[in-house]
Amino acid sequence: MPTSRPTINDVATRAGVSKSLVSLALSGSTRVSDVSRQRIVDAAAELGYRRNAAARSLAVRRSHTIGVLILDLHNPVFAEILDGVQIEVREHGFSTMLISGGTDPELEQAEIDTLLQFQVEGLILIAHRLPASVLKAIAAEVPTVVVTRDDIAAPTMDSVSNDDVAGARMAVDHLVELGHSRIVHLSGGDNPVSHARAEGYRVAMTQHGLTEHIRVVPGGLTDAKGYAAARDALAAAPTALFVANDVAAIGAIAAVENANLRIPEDISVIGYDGISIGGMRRLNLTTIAQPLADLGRLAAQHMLHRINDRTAPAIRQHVSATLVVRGTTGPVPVTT
Amino acid sequence: MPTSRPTINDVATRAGVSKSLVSLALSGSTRVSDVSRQRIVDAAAELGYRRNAAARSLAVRRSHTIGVLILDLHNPVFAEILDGVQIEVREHGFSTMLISGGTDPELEQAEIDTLLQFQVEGLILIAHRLPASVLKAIAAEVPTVVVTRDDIAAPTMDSVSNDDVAGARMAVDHLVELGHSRIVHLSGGDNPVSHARAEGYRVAMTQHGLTEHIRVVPGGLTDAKGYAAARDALAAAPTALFVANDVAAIGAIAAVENANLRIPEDISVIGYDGISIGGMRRLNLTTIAQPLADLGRLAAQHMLHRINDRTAPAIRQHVSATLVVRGTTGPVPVTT
DNA sequence: ACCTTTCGTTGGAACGCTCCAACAAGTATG
DNA sequence: CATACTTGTTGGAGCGTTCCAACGAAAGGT
Repeated sequence: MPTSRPTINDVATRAGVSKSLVSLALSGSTRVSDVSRQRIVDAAAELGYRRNAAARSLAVRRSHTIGVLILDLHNPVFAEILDGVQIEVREHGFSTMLISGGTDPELEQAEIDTLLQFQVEGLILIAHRLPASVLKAIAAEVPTVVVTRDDIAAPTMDSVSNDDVAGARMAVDHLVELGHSRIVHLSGGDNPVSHARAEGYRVAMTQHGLTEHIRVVPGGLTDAKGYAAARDALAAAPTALFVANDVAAIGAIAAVENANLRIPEDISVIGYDGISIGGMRRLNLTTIAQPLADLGRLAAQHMLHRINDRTAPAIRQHVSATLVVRGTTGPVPVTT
Repeated sequence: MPTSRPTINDVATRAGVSKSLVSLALSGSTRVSDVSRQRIVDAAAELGYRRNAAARSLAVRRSHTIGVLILDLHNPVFAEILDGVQIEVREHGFSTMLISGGTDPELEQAEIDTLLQFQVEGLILIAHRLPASVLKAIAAEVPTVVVTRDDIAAPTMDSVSNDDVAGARMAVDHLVELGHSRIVHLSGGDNPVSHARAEGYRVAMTQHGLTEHIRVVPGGLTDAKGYAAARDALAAAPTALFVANDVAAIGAIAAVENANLRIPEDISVIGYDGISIGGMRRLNLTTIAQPLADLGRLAAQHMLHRINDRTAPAIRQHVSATLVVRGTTGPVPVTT
């Protein structure tokens, strides 16, 4: 048994002062004489003393920790958002406790419970699959902010997301500007974000007088789903594909190339999200980029703000995505 | 102020029993009558009671939490390892506290300190940049296991990694089998893992009697570095490129294609790691795949084992990587 | 010279939990 | 019938902190 960790008392006796003074000194109070402070600091260093965060948080009833639930660590989108969260949170002296939901929603709730047992002061949900009722109950207990979704509202819950409808319209606008009209949308399946993007596609197509060309092919948010959906879509001989997200777009590109069509000469492909691998030269994917790290940073800011004022009005912030033109979109082919 | 959380005492009075009995019941002791148990469970549910993990861990002097430091969340390799860690750890009733090191090594140490303040019972380092002395000091304090590196040894520190030398040899063997001899290695820069892979390359080349063809081009572990290194490498007119990791390999492929060379007809490219995006159809990268999730799972297992027996002898486990042949390697071109 | 203020310091209570010793009320053992 | 266990329950101490009220000593004001 490695001699158990030194406590504040050990430091106190070693420095020849009371534990109260040690506590004071270590939390940087000014009302400690320089002599004592020095002796305490020395004693602490010699003993390898380290504050016990559990005891501390019990005493002050604050954990200075915020819990982060991340839907799926594999999807680069979420990792990049998390990055923003961590930077911001750290800057304000908070720590994060991270849990990645994993597969099933049941587990997701259990995970959140664990987080709450640790007395996290707030919860940042980077995407989630919770029923509205559960989410509201959670938000009532602890400051909560949801990233990438804004379909559920609660008085003490903030959200930060991009406007998927507007983003989808930007994608269509870009393609129309390049002369495309036979633009097919590969949807992302049955979730709020994908619905919004499909909706934006429809709106934009209509606005451009392309109602007759509206065509939504059911797909998904993965490479394989994008591949399959693109194969289906090719039957309609489109000149452009607007795919629900970048990962699926990468799959779609493979399908297009397998069909011996060139990108962007024969078919343009545009994705959504702006994940960093899309920028890798091999992929060079044109996309609607969300400011992912910003999303995370803003979420953290709202969180910290709400921690200080739990009755602050709910914020539902939208950040705007930007069109990033790279190599997978180009002018519509001249002949048909 | 939302009425502060109910405590065990609130549950006790509501159920009409003592707090001790509540504690007993909630931790599933058998020495509680069914009547009492039921009343306690009901009372807890009605009050929305949730154990305070800080108080609990203070009392039992165990946190049931293990700290995980992840070097870089953006690199998919690490995310996939983390996945394995989480699954295993969760299965044994532990939670994880995750911190991603970020940019500078100084910060890395501060982060670890935070983790230790939370009384984590162990530390899993998914790659790191700590000096040996610091690492050893940490390992002396708390069970530690390092993943993907095994260059530093300490009595109470385990490591799980793949044998990079052997893996690199597999890569070269594969290329030689396809008839290649002008095989250039794009190195991963100045870190232990990359050194080992370069070493494996040299050994294998020598064994195959290709000493004269040994050629190592300095590169790095990112897309851009891989791109640049490949461009440099092309001057030597190689027929195959063995790149230090998958991400750099993807960059290298772009450089090769930009030079109007076809893959794999003109040049074969093989990476290392086995990140899942390498399997995406568009990339279809041949690689030496590490069993990433296994790496994480094993690390967690060693960790849990060491927590129960802190004097267990240090384990330095090597897992074997496997060759995954996809579309970026092929037979050497017939003419020169 | 006295009273008040400031400064540096201290003991003890509290935070919410677990665990131990102890106990009353039965039940079995000799 | 006394003794010994068993079962279900309880109060209290203790985990390592912080924070508050209080204190002696030194300094300042009149």
